[in-house]
Amino acid sequence: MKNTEVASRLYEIADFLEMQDIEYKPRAYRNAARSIEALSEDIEAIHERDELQDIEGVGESIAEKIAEYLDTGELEYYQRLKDDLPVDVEALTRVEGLGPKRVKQLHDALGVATLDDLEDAAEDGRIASVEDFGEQIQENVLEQIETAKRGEERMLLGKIVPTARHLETHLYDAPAFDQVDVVGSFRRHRPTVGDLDILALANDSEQAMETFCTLDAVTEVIERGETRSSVTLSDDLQADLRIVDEASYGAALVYFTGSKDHNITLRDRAIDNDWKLNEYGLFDAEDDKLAGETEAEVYEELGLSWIPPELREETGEIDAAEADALPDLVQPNDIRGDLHVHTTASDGDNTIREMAEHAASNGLEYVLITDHGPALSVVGGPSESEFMDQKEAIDDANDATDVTVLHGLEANITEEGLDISQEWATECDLLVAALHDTPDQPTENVIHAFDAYPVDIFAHPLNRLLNEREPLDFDLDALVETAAEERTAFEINAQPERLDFDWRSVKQYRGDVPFVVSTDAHSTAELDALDLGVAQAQRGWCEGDHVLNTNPLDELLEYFA
DNA sequence: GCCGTTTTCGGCCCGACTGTTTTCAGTCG
Repeated sequence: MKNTEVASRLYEIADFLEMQDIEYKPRAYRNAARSIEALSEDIEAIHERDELQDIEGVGESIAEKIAEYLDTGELEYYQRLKDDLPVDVEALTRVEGLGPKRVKQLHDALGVATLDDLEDAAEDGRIASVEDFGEQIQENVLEQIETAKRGEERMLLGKIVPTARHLETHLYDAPAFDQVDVVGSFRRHRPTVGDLDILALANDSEQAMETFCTLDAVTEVIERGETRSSVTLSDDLQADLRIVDEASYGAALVYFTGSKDHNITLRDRAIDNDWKLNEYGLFDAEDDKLAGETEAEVYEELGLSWIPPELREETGEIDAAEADALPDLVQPNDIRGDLHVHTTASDGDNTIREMAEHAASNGLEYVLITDHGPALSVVGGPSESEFMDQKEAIDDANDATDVTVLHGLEANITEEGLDISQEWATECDLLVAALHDTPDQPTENVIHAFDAYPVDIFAHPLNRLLNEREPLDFDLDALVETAAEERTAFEINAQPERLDFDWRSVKQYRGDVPFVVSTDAHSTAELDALDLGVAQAQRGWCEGDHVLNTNPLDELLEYFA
């Protein structure tokens, strides 16, 4: 999947063009880059069908360039731009406050081409002497450069939930605030989040900004205005606070929740009526306000039903809202059991009993214990006889808790099938199987495992690790088809670094193969992350019927029987 | 460079904040 790679090339071209003061072209390249990033399909497949120009924002010229890049791995136009102005614009613009224009100025005045050059120039005090620059910008550069050098890693949604909730509560409890909402991609439950966008109603905005900028967690105030401030938090996360009026709160919620593409389509819809939509409200041609206080009223005036944040990715939700055909999304409370749970028998921190008790206290009806199979040597799963010995602990946990404890295994998919015997497989109430490495023939191996063993659940199917490991390059059509025939479900894994099956694939294949949402918990605390997995199912437009573990246990087992 | 129920030319989102400025350009979201 080269979508991200292609998009970054186009972004860089946009920056180079902007450095030359060329108008409008940069926007065109960025629009194209953005739609390519948002594609659920592999751009190479689109290119093979010769349909690049069907991508929003991609016309003849950009399509040719993408084709050249995919076919040859080179892009002459890009290379020429870079040769003319040999500057690492991608890295340099990561410095907050530096855009293409200022990068060009620094290059022309001081020959700055890399982050190291920039750092040297700032330390020598040369930046302050460049026209239009000054002490302040130089100081900012010095402060920002380490962050820029680390690169543009987005935070894992699951890792920042505690920070976000803490901030939200803390501000909400402060006297100056009447209402606080974390918005942006966090509210949409995107698997990764770039920063925290916070929206608030304040009875004293001066005091509210003071409270925000002096929070314990704040290490630096980037900017501070009357309605907007930006800070860096101790875990290197940036948080932005925007204060709006009550009359605009709904419009601001829409605006700052995004996604950008969703907002653009909403705005176009307003423009079609000769109206205007912005963060302050929906206005008619006479500038009279039609809506703004609540989200629902903004959507309603636009002829749409309210759209859950998880769906706001401009993947058809606006048409569906117009037709009153939005999915009735699966909800966290619908989930009756967790079907992927580790214990001290492999790499978990807690015993079967402890995991079961915690699952019960979370209100679950059943839990499937799935330690690793024996082939994952690093992790040290139970041997076949140790697995048999586990049965006693399973029985004890069943006696001691209100939750039904099932005995399963997370077997490892190998070139030969699974890392367990057929006899062992039949001893499992339910059998989970997963890949834990990057095989040469992933599709063949998985299909073989599905054929040869009674696999019930295919766990973290793409075996991706966010920010670390790309998803496997599967023939997903073939896998889904086999899984459906063999009555094998695909897992939506709730671990913060996985959130795999990816929501785009969930949307594409829902209805073709059933899903389960599981935590893959390795400790009692991780059992609480089920909601994150459910949010990914929601992003994939799943209704309750698409998710098997919304069923009572007897119906669940019936499916796999 | 892209796009079109204003379609083959003439538009292209826009408001807040900052810094270095006497009135604005660049950046960001």
